[in-house]
Amino acid sequence: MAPGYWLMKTEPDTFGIHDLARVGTEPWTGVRNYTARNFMRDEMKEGDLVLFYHSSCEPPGVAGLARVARTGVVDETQFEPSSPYHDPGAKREEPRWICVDVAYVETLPRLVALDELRGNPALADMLVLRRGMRLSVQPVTAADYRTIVAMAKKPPRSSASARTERTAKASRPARRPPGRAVRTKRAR
DNA sequence: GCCAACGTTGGC
DNA sequence: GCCAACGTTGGC
Repeated sequence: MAPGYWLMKTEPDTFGIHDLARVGTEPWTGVRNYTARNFMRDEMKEGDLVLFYHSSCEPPGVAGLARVARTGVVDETQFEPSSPYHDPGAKREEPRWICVDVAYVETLPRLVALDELRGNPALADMLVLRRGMRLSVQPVTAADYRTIVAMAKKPPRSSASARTERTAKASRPARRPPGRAVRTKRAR
């Protein structure tokens, strides 16, 4: 069966591609979003390939490749009162948070930065490029996966084109489309 | 079942 | 540190 393709986000300060390289395999605990969980629990298959994405860092981007090594893994942190991921509502006999084991495949020759993903028209439909997309586990197409791997094996675009992009970015429209209701500020 | 409040994500 | 976006919670 053909593998599926995914993008998984992680903060490199907490657990990056070098940590994965060191440990080899890691249970992907701590995901507390139902959509992300459902992808891991219901859609991922052993052997699926993963773009390992560094977020909340400078620059964010795809840093490496990984593979789904095992599915149906119970996220033990849900039962650990001392864990930030503790879920008081989770029961042993009916675990709420199921994840996968992620295995190291390779560190890409260079990080393919978010800016660069944005700059490649072939990747225009990638979920991770959508405004407000916070999902930490998301599907990608085989074509996008291959495109990004190929990008990593070529030199980055020149700093001149990066400059052009920054200029374009500076003049991009405000994030909120005009005419859209502004959310009331909540009292703190 | 609605929806305001609130907490979190994550690029900037 | 800011704040848009969005998921969850809980009063009704």
